Amino acid sequence: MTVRSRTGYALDRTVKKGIPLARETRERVLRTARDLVHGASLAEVGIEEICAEAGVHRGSLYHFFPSKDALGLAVLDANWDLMRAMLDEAFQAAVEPLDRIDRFIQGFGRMLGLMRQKMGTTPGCPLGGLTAELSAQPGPGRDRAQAVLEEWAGYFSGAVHEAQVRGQVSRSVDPHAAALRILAFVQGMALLAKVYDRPDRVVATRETIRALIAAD
Amino acid sequence: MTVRSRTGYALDRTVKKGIPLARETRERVLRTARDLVHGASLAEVGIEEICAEAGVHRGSLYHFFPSKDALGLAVLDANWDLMRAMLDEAFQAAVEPLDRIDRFIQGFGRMLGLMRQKMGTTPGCPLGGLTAELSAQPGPGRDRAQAVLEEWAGYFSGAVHEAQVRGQVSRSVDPHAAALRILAFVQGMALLAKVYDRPDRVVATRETIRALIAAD
DNA sequence: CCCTTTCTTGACTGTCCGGTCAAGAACGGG
DNA sequence: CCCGTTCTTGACCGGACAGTCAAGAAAGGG
Repeated sequence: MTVRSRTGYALDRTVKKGIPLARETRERVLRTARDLVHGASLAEVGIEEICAEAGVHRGSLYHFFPSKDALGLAVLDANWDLMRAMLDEAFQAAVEPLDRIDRFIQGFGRMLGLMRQKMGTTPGCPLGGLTAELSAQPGPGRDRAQAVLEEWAGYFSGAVHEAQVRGQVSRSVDPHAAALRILAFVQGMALLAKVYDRPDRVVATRETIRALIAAD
Repeated sequence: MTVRSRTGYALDRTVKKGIPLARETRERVLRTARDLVHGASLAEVGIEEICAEAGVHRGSLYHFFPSKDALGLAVLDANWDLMRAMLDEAFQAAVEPLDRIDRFIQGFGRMLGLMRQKMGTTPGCPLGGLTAELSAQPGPGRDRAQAVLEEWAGYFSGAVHEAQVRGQVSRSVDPHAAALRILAFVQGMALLAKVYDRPDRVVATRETIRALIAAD
């Protein structure tokens, strides 16, 4: 893969570290930060560490992100983009509503397995750990964390509601409450997967999800 | 409450901060560290902060704990002691097996509510966050975290098994698997409670727990 | 009362942290 | 080709960090 640039020093860096073309710096920083934070936590990852790994100078990072907190929020959003992509792939209209949830959970488990191979250890949920960290005090971090979880739950509650319309789930079930049960279960399973270093622990069976929906 | 000591300087401290009697220092440090870590994370809490809050000097802390990592392990054990006390209170032989689980979850939710009052914000599960943090890499931290979760799950699986003996739960259910489902669900609910700052979110209904057990 | 063990004190080290800045290079519209 | 904007560079700051240490005080057994 060849990279073009008229920037002398940029080209030099390119040869050594790869692709710090002007407008890509922000994305490089964000992606690097996302990966490092996923493997540890925001508090454990230093600005300098991110810069070194991304092949970028401190000043450049602070040109795009006013503070570490702001970077943390951006990482949360980036992780949510990732998760939403997985959700969109699983939640296709052609698939039966409840099967969409199963498909997502399968995909989520596969992702953790891949991360384990890549990083040598099983990370937790990219959103779970970060939302917890950002929610330690009230403020924009917690607000954003709530919004993200709410959006995530929306995927589940939508599927449950659609299943009700199709007569596959009792009308007495509150779709949003059911969605929160599923979300909680997925988060908890991700935690166990991390602690036990066994990604297959995440893969909840169809039966468990069905039971969780019906349990009102 | 009066404190006695022949130590001049210790008495002075006592007046200002309370009770640094010789043999109690270790416990004071541990309790303070536990509280601070529960409100944030191990990485976010500094040694100096712990010392200041506990009214103890750095050297004293390092006399009892060889490193911050060792202190982290001690905090995990202290938190497990706390959780075990709650479990023991709920899991009394006189109570129906499945009701023990409900009792524990009620108690757990009450505790989060109290912590919210005390700290101004809802903390996560004292064990969940710490086990996740200590499990980021293989090593003694993760080993201990696994052992703790396994012991915790043992309470649940024991109750499920006893319920099977009494004919209240199908024999086809694997008690240990059911226990892990409950544990995951509790952890996930604690996470949601923290992010939403709503401790009542933890209180899973009897129905949910029953469904989780049967979902095999 | 003495003497060994246990604990406390407070100053110290070197490192790494998040964040700043001024100067200059690259970029891109006109 | 010029010029204002955008981005990069690398040195710099004050403070906080984990961890160390020697000297001395308290504790406790004999």
